[in-house]
Amino acid sequence: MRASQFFIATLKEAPSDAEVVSHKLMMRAGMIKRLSAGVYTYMPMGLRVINKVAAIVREEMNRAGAIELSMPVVQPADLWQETGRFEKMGPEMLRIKDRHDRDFVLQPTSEEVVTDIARQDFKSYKQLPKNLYQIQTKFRDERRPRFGLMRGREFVMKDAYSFDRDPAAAQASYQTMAKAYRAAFDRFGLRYRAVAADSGAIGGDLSEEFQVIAATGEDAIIYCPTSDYAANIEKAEALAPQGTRPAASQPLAKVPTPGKSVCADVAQLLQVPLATTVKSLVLATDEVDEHGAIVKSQVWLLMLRGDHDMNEVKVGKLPGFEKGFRFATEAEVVEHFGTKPGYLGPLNLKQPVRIVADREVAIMADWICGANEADFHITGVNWGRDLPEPELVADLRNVVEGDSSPDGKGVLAIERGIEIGHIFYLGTKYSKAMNATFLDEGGKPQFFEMGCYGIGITRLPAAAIEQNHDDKGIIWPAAIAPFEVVIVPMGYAKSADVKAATDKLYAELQAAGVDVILDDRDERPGSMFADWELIGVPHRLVVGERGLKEGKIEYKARTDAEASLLDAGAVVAHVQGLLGR
RNA sequence: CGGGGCGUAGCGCAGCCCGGUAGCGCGCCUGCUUUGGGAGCAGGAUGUCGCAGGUUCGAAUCCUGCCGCCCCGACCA
Repeated sequence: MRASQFFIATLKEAPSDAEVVSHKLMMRAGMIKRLSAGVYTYMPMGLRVINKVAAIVREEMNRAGAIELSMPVVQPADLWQETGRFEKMGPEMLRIKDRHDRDFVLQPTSEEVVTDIARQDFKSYKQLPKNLYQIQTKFRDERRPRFGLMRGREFVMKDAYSFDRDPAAAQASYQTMAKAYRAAFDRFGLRYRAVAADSGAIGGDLSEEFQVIAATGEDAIIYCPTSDYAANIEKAEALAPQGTRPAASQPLAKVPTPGKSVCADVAQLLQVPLATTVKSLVLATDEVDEHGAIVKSQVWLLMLRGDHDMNEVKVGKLPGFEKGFRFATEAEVVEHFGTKPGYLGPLNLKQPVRIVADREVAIMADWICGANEADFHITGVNWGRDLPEPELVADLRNVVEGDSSPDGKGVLAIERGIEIGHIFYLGTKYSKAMNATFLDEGGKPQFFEMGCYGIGITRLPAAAIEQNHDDKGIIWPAAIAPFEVVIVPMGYAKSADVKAATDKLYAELQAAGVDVILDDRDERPGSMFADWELIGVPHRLVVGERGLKEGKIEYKARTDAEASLLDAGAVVAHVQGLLGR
């Protein structure tokens, strides 16, 4: 490719609406162009990257035995009504009507359509297992699209769906995908981690996320440096604390804590460790009738140590919380506690609430909590003596750095990640809803055991940039760079020697199968260098009269501080070596 | 959806309070000079000032409504 015939649209300044580094750099490098909130044109330079990501994913999916197809972006509503998701998906699913006023949706995912295919075409157990995938445009009308390709409304996803005859076979299909994902992610050239994830209603451990490590990631990843344990913070279990509750040693005392409503302030004021305080979170669960109207509400008090945070996923699994929960309203808080939030505690309640204690809190003695009176806390609180034992003791909190690893092989560390892939075992959720069956050996219909597997194709380049950039621009891993090598001639139009050497090198690299771009724009050197560093091409060759006199061509990796000189005749072999060919 | 902010040239911004010829930098075009780290000089092109209505002799500027976009919180590839 010659730069003069390509589309290079770099900017010195990033548009002001770009906030994160990947968004800014993709805009500046001319890789994407915003059309509407969360909707982007993939410009030629950006599309090359996306296509390389897709090609790697496609190869690894094919290698793993998955079969590519392409399902419609516009899908009829009736299929979505079969699974109830036409209602359940809510406003995140974009709905449209055709000229006959019939409902359609823009696919946010494709379980319904693929299950419809399976029930029509996979009639016998002999046809199983099957894994169907597509690399397709998705649309999700996010509440808040942001960060460019990181959270777009329109994006490209590889979505695969496996169909098996029984759970054991489905788990084998899942493991095949787990392996294929590792193979693909290894090829991207990014630092990533496969972490255990919350698997929702299905249960079990068959859900993993593939997280690209980046300080700006939206997810917290828990891992154990001395073992292979890794999990999303939503999922990571806080082990039951060792030891038993010490005996009470302090009397109950009400202490003034004016203006100190958060645990950290109270601990500081009273000169005690934060871990001796207990925070009270007031939640509510609602019983609703068939019209969705609230019939009855239950108020709960969740108690966590002052230095711990509530884990909403764990709380959502508590008995009584499965159907959803919310923070209590201020009116509910006042009704039950007699005061507004800030100084709440389990003592001197106005109305009974149901108390759930975190496992850490349950073994504490002589702790501090709010007095249910503004500007006062109570110290020396003890279970059993001052209040009844909690109704329920459970793991309610996020793990923190230094906690023991659930596998018992060390202590946990935390880093941040960007979720690029997610695989999980679905069971018969969709096959049952859509009555999708095949005939087993006995001629009896059985529901398909399903799994689904996603990779955010257009999110991946953004994650790659978040992880790999410097003050000059993007640093692509070679596998997904828009071009592997750029040739930058000095005075291409002026010097016959430079032009001849450059054209020869360009032809040789092309013949060697290298994805090379020749910058024949004849710009000034500084702006060419700046452009390619911004765009992030991993290898740069500079051809100039200066070097040619010595028979040399200059090489610089994007990550090198200084350029080095190569013998002109050895350049192609050198580049092939760098690219591992 | 709740809270905050912004819409003026392709991009970054000033002008708005206090109404009176629409500006600056980058980019773009032409010419000359330059040519190993975002060149210099000279000349030039580009605007429904987000949209609609109102006030006024006169609106980018004041008023009303609408639209779009971004940021912060609950979700997800």
